Amino acid sequence: MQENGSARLSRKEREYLRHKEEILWAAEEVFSEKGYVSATVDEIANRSEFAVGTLYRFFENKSVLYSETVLTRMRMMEKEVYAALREGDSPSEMIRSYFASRIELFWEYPRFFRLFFSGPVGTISDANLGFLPEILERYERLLNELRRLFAEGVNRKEFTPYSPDLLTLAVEGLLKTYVEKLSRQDKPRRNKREEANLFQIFLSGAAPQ
Amino acid sequence: MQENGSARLSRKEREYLRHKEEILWAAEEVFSEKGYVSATVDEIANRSEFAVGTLYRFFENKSVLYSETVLTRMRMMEKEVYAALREGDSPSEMIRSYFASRIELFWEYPRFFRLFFSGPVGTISDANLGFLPEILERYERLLNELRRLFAEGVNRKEFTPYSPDLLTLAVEGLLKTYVEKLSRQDKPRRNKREEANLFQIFLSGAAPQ
Amino acid sequence: MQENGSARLSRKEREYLRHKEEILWAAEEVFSEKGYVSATVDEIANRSEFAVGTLYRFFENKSVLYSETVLTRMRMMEKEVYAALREGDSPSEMIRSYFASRIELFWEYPRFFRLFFSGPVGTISDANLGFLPEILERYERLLNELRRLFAEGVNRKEFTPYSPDLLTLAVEGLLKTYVEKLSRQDKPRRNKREEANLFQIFLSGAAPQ
Amino acid sequence: MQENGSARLSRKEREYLRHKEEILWAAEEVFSEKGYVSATVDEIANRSEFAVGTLYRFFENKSVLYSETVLTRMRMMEKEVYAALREGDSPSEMIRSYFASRIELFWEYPRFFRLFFSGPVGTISDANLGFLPEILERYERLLNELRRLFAEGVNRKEFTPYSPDLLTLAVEGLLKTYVEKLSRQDKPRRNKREEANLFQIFLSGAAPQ
DNA sequence: AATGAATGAGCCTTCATTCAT
DNA sequence: AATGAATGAAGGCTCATTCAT
Repeated sequence: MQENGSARLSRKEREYLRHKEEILWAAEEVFSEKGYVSATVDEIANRSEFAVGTLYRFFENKSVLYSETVLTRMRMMEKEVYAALREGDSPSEMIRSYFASRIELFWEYPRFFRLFFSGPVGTISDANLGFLPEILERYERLLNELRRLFAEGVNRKEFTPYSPDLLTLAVEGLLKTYVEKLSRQDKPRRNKREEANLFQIFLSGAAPQ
Repeated sequence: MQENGSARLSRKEREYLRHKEEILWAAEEVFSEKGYVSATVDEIANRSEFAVGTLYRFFENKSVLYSETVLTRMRMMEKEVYAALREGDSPSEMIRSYFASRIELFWEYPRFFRLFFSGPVGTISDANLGFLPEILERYERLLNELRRLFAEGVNRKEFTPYSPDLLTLAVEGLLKTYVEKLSRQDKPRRNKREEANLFQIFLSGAAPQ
Repeated sequence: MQENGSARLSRKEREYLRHKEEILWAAEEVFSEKGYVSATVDEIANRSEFAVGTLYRFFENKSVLYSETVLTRMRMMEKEVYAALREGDSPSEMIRSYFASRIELFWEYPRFFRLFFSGPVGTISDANLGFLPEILERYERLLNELRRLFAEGVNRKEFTPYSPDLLTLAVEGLLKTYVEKLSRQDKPRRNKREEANLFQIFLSGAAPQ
Repeated sequence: MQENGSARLSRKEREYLRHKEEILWAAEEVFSEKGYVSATVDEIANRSEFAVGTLYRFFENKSVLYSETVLTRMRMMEKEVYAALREGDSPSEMIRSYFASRIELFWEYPRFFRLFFSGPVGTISDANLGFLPEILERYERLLNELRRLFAEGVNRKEFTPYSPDLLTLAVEGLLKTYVEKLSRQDKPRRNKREEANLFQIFLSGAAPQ
């Protein structure tokens, strides 16, 4: 029902996908706890209750496992985000909806965000750059969507005529920092008022009027 | 009296400090280029023109070297930041000044920010947690200063009555994201108009009026 | 009665032998291409269109598979060689015939020789020593035949009275080196004149008269 | 006095070379006993009484260690072989001298020949081909020298007009096989008469007259 | 009887840290 | 005090072999 049009898959194929998913789960767990470099394939294997060798039947190597872990979640989240981005009749409505969905996403996949903020994504490490491209591209694609939306919103006078780039950076900055704060907390609690206020700050700023 | 109120130090002591500083320079260079994990003690030794063993006379181990590298810069930067935080007659003036100084700092120490954003600071890695405390405390202290300032600003009606926490998160979110963007660029160019606009967004938001 | 005097075998048994043979074929192919160590059981399984597990129903383990591969061919080749060794009325005639048949054999089974020269046969590796005995014995048996022939040839003055051992070593050295050269070539071409000359060198040496 | 004009080397440099040599010794030992693939870097480390890590200060990786092991000996042996190749007034004299020196070499470096016959040299294994080129080139260079010599010898009527290639193959075949036989023996004994006879067979063949 | 997914020992290699000089 | 050679634990990955289906 998720990823795959699972309807017509053979038992073997379904089992394969289930195992793959189990490994991805374990990987998400370990990567998010240790960060990419400190996470060991052995621990992911233990955690997933498979042998090391088995992991390599599903993923070429550690870095592919990592990027698949990230990408799998990103794909799941993208659906929601892009859907949200279409909800609303005007750019500002859409941005509001996007904003809400981004926060929603954190509460759906809190572990992913720990992973995200602890991994080489969000890091400049040249060494591991090899497996980031698709991840970065996907994020870039989203940013472009936002830029386009802001550009249109500016046209429609829904936003102050700052550069779409800067407006995008601002929403993302607020969102990312908020989510990062939450994901650093041990047992974060949801606070809808806070969320609303944050968006309010984005729209109307911190100074009165 | 340390730090380098060098006045009263013996030649030996002065030399010791000079060497330590040289190592820290090299460390900053390497850490910022490679990230914490990919940076090797050997390369830092080469770059500093000392032997590996010598580094260990100055710093217990790699992670201490890393945190000292960060802390040294933080201490230098704190001076400027706290000074800026005192420039102005009102909380809002002080925040404006803080905001400007934080960006200024990037242009003074661009390498540090690459280091900062590529390292385990900004990372949740359990493994390295050991050396974060002082760094985090120092940052926390700064945040507290901001919170106090916002609290007062709210009292004085200079800021909308959001929680000081949220206001602090907002400035920091905008600042951090802006600086991170710059530090990811190969040859960032300063754009004062953009800086002003960013602060404007913080104050008055993205929507007109 | 085994080997495949298949006459009296049940369908099951015949099928068993056919499958075994198919695996041996694939094994010869892969071993000759990759050498013993680099060849993987998985690839042999794929090539033979059986599952890995099935291979293990026919052969205890990789090294047995290898030695069976070699032995099977050796048994096939021995027939021809021993036949050749009996063709002729005198030891020297028999040696000539043997020499020719050994070269003939290369053109019949070029792959085997690649296998032979790339494998652990022809290698001193302690680790693999386990499966060499029969192979070596069989070869030793052939050498003994040659020694006997040379001894007789010397008696009959058909050969110079060198030790049969040395004469055997000489023929084998020339043959082996010639065949090895060919089997290292990508697309070896047969050159009958060369073959004749090589035997001539064996008989009459490299110096005139 | 060997390899290096050791005269002017610093203590450090001398020690470096000594250690390198000790590792090469151990490597030769282990490689010759186990063959390239079965030999482990760990065992070479133990045998050389260094830690694994230390080996990597001297040699990039296992395959470089292997080829250096072979090449070091080859360089030592080449000197003698090429010297021998120049001793004598005629091609045939030179070949005789070469032949003798090649056998001499076995008694000087018996372990090397075990190594040589057990390694991937003399093997078709595609996988490890990477480090063979220089080794093969060096051998090829020697073969070319022999071919040239035979060509000239044929001109001078010292050899029967077979192709230089075939004549080269013949000497090498006899030599290689003889040396291989010896190196397979546990405690080979030198037999000068046998050596002389072998060369005699090369010159005058196995048949009387 | 056949399958092939799962296993895990074993290997090469890196790099923070130590210590004799 | 400085050096840098030596150390060895730890990690990623492969592949022969097993065993539930």
